[in-house]
Amino acid sequence: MARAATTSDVFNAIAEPRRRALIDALARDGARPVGALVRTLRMRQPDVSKHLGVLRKVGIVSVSKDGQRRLYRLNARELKPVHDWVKHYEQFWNDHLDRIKATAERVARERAAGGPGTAPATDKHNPDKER
Amino acid sequence: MARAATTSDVFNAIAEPRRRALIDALARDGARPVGALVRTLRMRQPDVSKHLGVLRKVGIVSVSKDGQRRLYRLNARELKPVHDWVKHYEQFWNDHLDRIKATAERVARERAAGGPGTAPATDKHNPDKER
DNA sequence: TTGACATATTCCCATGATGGAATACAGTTG
DNA sequence: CAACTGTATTCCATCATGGGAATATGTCAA
Repeated sequence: MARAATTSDVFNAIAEPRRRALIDALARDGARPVGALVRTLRMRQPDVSKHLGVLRKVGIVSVSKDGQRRLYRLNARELKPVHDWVKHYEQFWNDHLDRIKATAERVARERAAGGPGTAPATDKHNPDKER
Repeated sequence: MARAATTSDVFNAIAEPRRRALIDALARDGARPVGALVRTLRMRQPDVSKHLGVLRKVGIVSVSKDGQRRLYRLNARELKPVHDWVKHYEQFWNDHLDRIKATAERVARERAAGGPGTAPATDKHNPDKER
C-alpha cells in the first residue's frame, strides 16, 4: 500500500508546509475567506481549496458560508494530539535542570511500574544485554 | 510532483504511526538494538530497519555499532521544531482566559458573517471587507 | 437573465512511499 | 572455514499525493 492518506489523521495533515501556513494564517487573522488566504499566502486558488479540503476532512478547519464566500476558521483543538505527543520530548532540549528532573521522574515511574528485565535507560551508551 | 519525501523534514518523518512508536520506544527504554525494537513493537525486522533509516536521515535517531548489533538512540532535539510549532496553539485548549477570549472573537465573527447554527441574520452588522 | 466574482472539483501525470518477500551483508562463534 | 545471528538492502506492485490546467458550481448584482 501507499502512504497513509493525508486525510487519515492530523499528523499526516500537518506534514505539508503549506497546510501549516494555512493554519498559521487562520490562527493569526481569524476566520478568512479563501480569496484572502490566496492573497496572503500567494498560492493558487485551487491549491488553497485543495489544502483547505484536507484540513477540513481532518477537522482542523471548518467552513461557513458568507454569501458568495466561504469563511474558514481554525479548529485548533484538533492539533492537541500532536501537542500531547511532542510535549513528552520537551525535556530533551530544555535546560539541564529540567532534563535531570524529568529523567528522575521517568526513572521513578519505571521503578514503580516494576518492569522485569527492563534495563535502566540513560543517555549514555547502554551495554544492553537483551533478555 | 508527489508528496514531499518523508526524509525531507521532521514533520513528514513523524507522520507515520510506526515511526512515532519507534521514537516512543527509544525514549522510554533508551538506546536499543534493532532486534529489541522488533520484539517490543512486534514489527517485521526489515520494516524496523526501513523506518529507522528514515528517522536516521532526518536526524531523529543515530546509530552506533555494538558488535553485531546496531544501537539506535533518540535524538529528541530534532523534534523541537514540531514542538515549537504546536506550542503556539496550546492556548486554544488549555488556557481558560485565552480560550474564552478566542471563543468570544469567533462568536462575534460568526454573528457578523451569518455563521452556521444559531445564526439570526436579522441584523447583518458589518459584512467584513477583507484584505 | 446575463455577467462578474468566489470557490470547488476534475483530469492527467510524475514522484515516491509503503507492504511484502527475498536476499545480501556484517559480525560472532565454533 | 562454516554455521549462525543480526541488520540492511533490493525488487516488486500498489497507490495517494501534489502540481498544473481547465472547468464546474455557486452566489451576488444589475
